[in-house]
Amino acid sequence: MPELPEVENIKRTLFRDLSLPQKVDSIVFLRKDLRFPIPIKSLKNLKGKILIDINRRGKYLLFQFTKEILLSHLGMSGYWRVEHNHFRDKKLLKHDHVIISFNSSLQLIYNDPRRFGFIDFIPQSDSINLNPFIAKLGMEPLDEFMDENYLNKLGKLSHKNIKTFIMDQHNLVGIGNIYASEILFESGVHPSAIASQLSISDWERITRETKKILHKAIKLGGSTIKDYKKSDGTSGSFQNFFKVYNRANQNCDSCGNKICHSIIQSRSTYWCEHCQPIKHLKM
DNA sequence: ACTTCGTCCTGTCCGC
DNA sequence: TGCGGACAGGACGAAG
Repeated sequence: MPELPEVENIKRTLFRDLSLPQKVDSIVFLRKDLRFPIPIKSLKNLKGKILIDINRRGKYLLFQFTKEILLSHLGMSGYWRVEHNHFRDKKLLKHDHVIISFNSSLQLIYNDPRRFGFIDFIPQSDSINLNPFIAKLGMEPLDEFMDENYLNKLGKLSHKNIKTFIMDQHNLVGIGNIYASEILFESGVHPSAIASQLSISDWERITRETKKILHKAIKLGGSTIKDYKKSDGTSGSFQNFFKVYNRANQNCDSCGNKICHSIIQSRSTYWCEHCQPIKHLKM
């Protein structure tokens, strides 16, 4: 489900509502695997430990304890919520999988209908970059060092189409299927253009629009489609600003032509043929 | 080594 | 109204 703006908003909402630090009273697993087996034995060690911060790396949430880190990827449909466990009969929701209870009586609960999400345990914070999920991640798009030179250098080595390239977490982190289409529309680059054939000016526009769109989406609370909600139950509103995503056959806001749709790399892709001309397409 | 494709899972929506 | 099929925000790993 969530891409960078959604994960960032979940992070901020949890941070706000948990009033850290919080000491773990118990951690309960209602099933033993999500997408991958949950390292339950290791995670049980968090009992008695202090949650001191919540961070984000790409689409990963990092629950920072004094020494350890609980790493969480939300997949397509995962989210964490905070409950006030003042009443013992508080009932769980369908698809709740992990419940972390704190001494304060607050609870942090993971829910994930499709179970494409996963959880990992990092015993020592300073070895986070050795974690297999984190190790090979590309640059944060909002990092000041993420610029057209970084993308151009990587892009020159890739024969992938540009949409697949910017969604590849080894290049850039946090961009998923929705924002990829939106970014390429604003950049005026056709999603099928081959990465190695883009000009430095293409990369410059992609850099600028990526930062702009992600900043705006974060500010608007992300995009709410179907079931995604922020962790406090409120909705994001960036979906109201989609220029192409989910708008097949509707008119382009800029030129009036019909928005195109096709499947690229088995993912739905939207673009405007007029605003994103095929000048770099490999024939 | 690179790229593409199938796969994991449930819920929802659309057409018949 | 019920049912089947398509599709959904992700990313790993096998196969080419």
